[in-house]
Amino acid sequence: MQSVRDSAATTTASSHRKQAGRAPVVPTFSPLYRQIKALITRSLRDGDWKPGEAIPSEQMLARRYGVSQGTVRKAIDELAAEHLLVRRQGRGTFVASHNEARAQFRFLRLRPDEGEPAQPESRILECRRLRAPAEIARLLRTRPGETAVLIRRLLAFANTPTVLDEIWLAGGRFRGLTAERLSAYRGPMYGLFEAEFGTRMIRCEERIRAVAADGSVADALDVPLGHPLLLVDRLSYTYNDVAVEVRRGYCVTSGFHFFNELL
Amino acid sequence: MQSVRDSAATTTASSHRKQAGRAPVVPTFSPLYRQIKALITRSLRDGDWKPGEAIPSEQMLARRYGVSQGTVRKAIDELAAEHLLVRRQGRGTFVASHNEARAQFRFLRLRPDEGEPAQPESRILECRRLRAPAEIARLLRTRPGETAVLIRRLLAFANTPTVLDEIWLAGGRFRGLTAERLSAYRGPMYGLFEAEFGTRMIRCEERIRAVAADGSVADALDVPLGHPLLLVDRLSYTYNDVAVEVRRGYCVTSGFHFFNELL
DNA sequence: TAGTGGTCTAGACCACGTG
DNA sequence: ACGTGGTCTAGACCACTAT
Repeated sequence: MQSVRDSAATTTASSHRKQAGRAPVVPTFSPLYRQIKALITRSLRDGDWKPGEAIPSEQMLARRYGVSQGTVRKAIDELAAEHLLVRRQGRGTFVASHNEARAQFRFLRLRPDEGEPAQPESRILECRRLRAPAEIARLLRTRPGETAVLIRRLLAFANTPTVLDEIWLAGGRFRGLTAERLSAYRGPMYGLFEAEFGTRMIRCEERIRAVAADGSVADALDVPLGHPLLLVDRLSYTYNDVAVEVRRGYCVTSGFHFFNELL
Repeated sequence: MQSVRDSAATTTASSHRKQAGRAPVVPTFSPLYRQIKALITRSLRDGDWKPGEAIPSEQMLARRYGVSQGTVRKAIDELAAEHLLVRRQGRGTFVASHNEARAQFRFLRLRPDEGEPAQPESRILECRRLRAPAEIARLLRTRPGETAVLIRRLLAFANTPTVLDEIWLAGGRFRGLTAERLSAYRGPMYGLFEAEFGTRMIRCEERIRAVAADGSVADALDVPLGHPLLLVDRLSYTYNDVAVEVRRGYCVTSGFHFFNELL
């Protein structure tokens, strides 16, 4: 067992003890608990512990890393705040998963105006591999022409078509993804991605606009030409701020709205 | 000086020590640091410390409340996470304010597609007191017919009219608010509210839809009739989850977008 | 009863900002 | 040099869950 303090890593990601030399322009100081946090994050990214599973207890991690329980605790606190881990008193700390009730609506903000948030039915229209257009490649930070997965799907609430999505995924991470597997999966798409492709969506940026429905979109969503739609452009990231999904959604907001909370 | 532990409040908001009696259906257990948090929140609500000012140091608060510094620290941690307080290492802990660079864009999510987020110019079209319509009264949880303040204003980025807002405020909190004071104020409207009316906006819920511009809106925003607009319905709360503002905004999203981050 | 996370304390020392 | 928040430790005990 090798502690953080004694490890070679201490040289680069220095301990919290006094650091020699002049004050750097950009402070490189990294407290111990953040180094522990980075180690845990790496284990999560590498799949050492799978979504839904418990990670080792705080005491065990403290011994493993050679720090106090309080320090491990602070690292886990931050990871829990970022929804990478979920604490359950008396049971343990678990790797967060999109296949759980609590996570269902974190990335699905469209809700019916009346009644409870509901899970829409998904119909896969298309799923194929092809060369990423320049714009997609730029956002995914891959070389232009790199292969990507394109998914087109329709979401419906109670048989009302509501969202038309066009989704681009980084090709390397999703080999073997097909329309059949997407259609067969019970649960949210991000749940499939994390369970079967080892890629977990951590956070998204969304840019929202209002647009008029053009021919093909109006057709798919069963609204008149020119009908106002919400255009939601999403960029999703996994561990280490790596962009892996570009998504464009057209949403009907008659009877539905996009819910957002500013905290 | 009276400590939390000895105070009468301990009877109701019990300490963390063993609580007698059977396990209640809804656990009423409230840890010490949350009681401290509630005390600090009350001081904030009551204006004991004003926005922008420093609150007493952790050591002083610990002595005042008769607990350890670590417990005060944990209370402040949560308040800082909720943006009620701002910590500044080496200087102290400060009451958050909307009149600060860091807070400028937390409640203003509309951004230019290109370039940095910018502060729009505001033109007040109207500001008057009148009886709240039933729907507004319901949302503000006041009696129907209670007086409210109605503000209508236009936001423009670089002389491009972009947002038309209709804002309803709980009447009792904003006596003496006029179009003149709104126009004269340098800085965001929420900054005026907190500085001159003692009401600080803490969090908002927003419901977003796409709609077609009708006559009057199209006119004010200088867009064609039927132009797609973002309709943003906002409900804002101050301390203790009290709703104090209902706002409806129509946003032009040509050259602009609504930015949202899912964390 | 045992094990986990949750709370609280007391003390030492570090990093940062200001005199 | 001083005061502030920030980090780290060690230990005690509480609340919750499973067995």
